[in-house]
Amino acid sequence: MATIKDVAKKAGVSIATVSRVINNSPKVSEKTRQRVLEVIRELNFMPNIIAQGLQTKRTNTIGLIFPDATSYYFAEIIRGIIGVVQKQKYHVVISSSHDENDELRTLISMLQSGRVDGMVLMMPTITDSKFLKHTLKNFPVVFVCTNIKTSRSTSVIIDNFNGAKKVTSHLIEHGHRRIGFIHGSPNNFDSRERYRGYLSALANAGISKSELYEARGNFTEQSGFNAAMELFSQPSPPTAIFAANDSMAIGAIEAAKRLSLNVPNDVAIVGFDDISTSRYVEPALTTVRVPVFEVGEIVGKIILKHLSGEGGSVEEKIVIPVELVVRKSCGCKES
Amino acid sequence: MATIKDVAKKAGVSIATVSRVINNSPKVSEKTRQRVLEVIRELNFMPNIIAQGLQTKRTNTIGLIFPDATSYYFAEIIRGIIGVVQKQKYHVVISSSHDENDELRTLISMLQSGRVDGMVLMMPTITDSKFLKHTLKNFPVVFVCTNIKTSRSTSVIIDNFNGAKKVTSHLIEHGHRRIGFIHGSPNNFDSRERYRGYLSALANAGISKSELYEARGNFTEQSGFNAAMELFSQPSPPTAIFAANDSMAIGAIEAAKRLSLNVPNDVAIVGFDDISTSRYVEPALTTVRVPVFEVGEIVGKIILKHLSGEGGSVEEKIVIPVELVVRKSCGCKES
DNA sequence: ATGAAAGCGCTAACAT
DNA sequence: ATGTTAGCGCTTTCAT
Repeated sequence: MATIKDVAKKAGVSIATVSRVINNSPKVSEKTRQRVLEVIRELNFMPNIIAQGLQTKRTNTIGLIFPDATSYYFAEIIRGIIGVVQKQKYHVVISSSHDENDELRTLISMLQSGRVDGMVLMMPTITDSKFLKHTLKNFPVVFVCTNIKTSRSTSVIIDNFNGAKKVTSHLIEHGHRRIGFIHGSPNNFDSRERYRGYLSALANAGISKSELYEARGNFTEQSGFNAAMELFSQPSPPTAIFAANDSMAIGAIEAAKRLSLNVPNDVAIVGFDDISTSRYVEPALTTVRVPVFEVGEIVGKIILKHLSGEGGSVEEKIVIPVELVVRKSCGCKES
Repeated sequence: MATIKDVAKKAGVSIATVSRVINNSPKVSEKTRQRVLEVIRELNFMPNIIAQGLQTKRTNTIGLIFPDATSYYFAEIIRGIIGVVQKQKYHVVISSSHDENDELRTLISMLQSGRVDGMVLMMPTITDSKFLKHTLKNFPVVFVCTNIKTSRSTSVIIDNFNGAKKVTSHLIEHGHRRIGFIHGSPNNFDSRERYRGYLSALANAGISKSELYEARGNFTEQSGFNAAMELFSQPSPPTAIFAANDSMAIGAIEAAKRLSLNVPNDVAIVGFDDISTSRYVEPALTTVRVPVFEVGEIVGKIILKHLSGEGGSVEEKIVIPVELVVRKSCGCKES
């Protein structure tokens, strides 16, 4: 690999001059600039980013931490982020984490080791926010699906509350009163907000909540299946179920089929997210669409904004609107 | 951020000693080691990776280039890779690419700028392999779904040929003779191999191929829909279709439904990949299962092997076996 | 066992 | 407009 010295020598100039042309400094005569550029091309030279970073304290890379789980959700968000930051010559280093401790460890190591200029954190179950706030003091961060505020952060969150409220209300409009809810992973921000929305819709309709109609899952299909089985085993089972995400809703549909319950006639089932499978299940799933890819793009734009120095003007919180997608599983005839 | 100097000063030793304890050098007295470690903890010191890298020429990071497309396939592979390399303290920097030029540009910049120690390349449509071979000379690389050989590479590929052969033969066993094929993106390695497998199965059964039964897609559902429509419009349309991936097969099923063709009675349809949606479509899709996550893990292990210096003993090529998954869309009764 | 010092490839004063 | 030089934070001889 050719270094700046090689270029300087071959071009007959000092390394400072070479550095200047690399960085497009105006204080280089057109003539020398051309000579240097030529040599750079000849030698196939590219500045060593590591060395550059050591000096400038900028790495031009953004750290990404996300939960280690097969998930259309996160995959698309990441894709969105990469797409936008890459255009601004930023690189992305990615880490997955199994649990919260893991998350924090990775987080800290990325931070302290000077590897990244900013981070986007998808830690939906984070709880120790005081520690986090302290660690991230003055570091550019965007939180996805977690509502935390640090000195230089913004939170990008889905409008879980209203989405959940809408879809639950839709169930109520179908005449249901005994509406079950399947929770996602414990402490998960999205799940909690969706639960709040569910509760709010019930309250609006004057339906009192019942613990009997709530079951716990962890966002997987299997957990949705189990949770639904539990719900169905009640003496007076719910006539409708709202699962905190589509995967669990699909599991619940399986459970209904297993018990020879017709969906939506015997039991209506709805979900949240609108993953690609949802339109194919039988019956097609009524759900709430989250524009995941767009969320990623927004996140990317925001972190870039933070890094560009205009920190003062960045939003603290962005709520992404969602949309009710009515299909068959709720009892509607036409999709 | 505390630096090695701060630690040295506070511990009353030289920076060399601190460096030694960081790197677990045995030539430090136990006593000093403890003192230094203590100060490190107090100061919350972590070695600056950038500076370390400048000196050692190792970045402990692996570059990943993958096609920018929503894809369960790539998302899972990436997840597999990250999982294994992270355990060995490697970081992953990810780039997506829209087209081949894009790919090569990113590739080169990652390489030359000294940002990564090795790379994994998912470039299924790469064609300019001479250039690639030259650029990657002596650089540790693993190719995924591309059969290229450079001086320090290994190719990890799916057993597309046999998978395609099996699923096509299965169709033949059902009595089909007019079997259509929907190609994936032009120049795509997987698609081409699957086509070869299809051809081989036909040949084995003494069925001559016909251009009339081939249509071109690009791996998307929409393209599968269009391709199938084209196929169905033949005067004597195929009685079975093998699409080069599941998404296109699903699109083909939609097309059949649109024309009121019963699947599998009027036309059998099979795919490749076994994406999660495939078991939910109506009828459930017969396909070939690719153990995507495991592919990722294998890729991770291989690149680590390359980086650990035991380059000589690394396999040049690894073929991942696949498995026929029989469901309903082929005409079988029980799944 | 420990320290001094050179240097990795680059940027950014400062000097000319 | 160009060159000299001092670091950035670390590792690694080479002394001691």
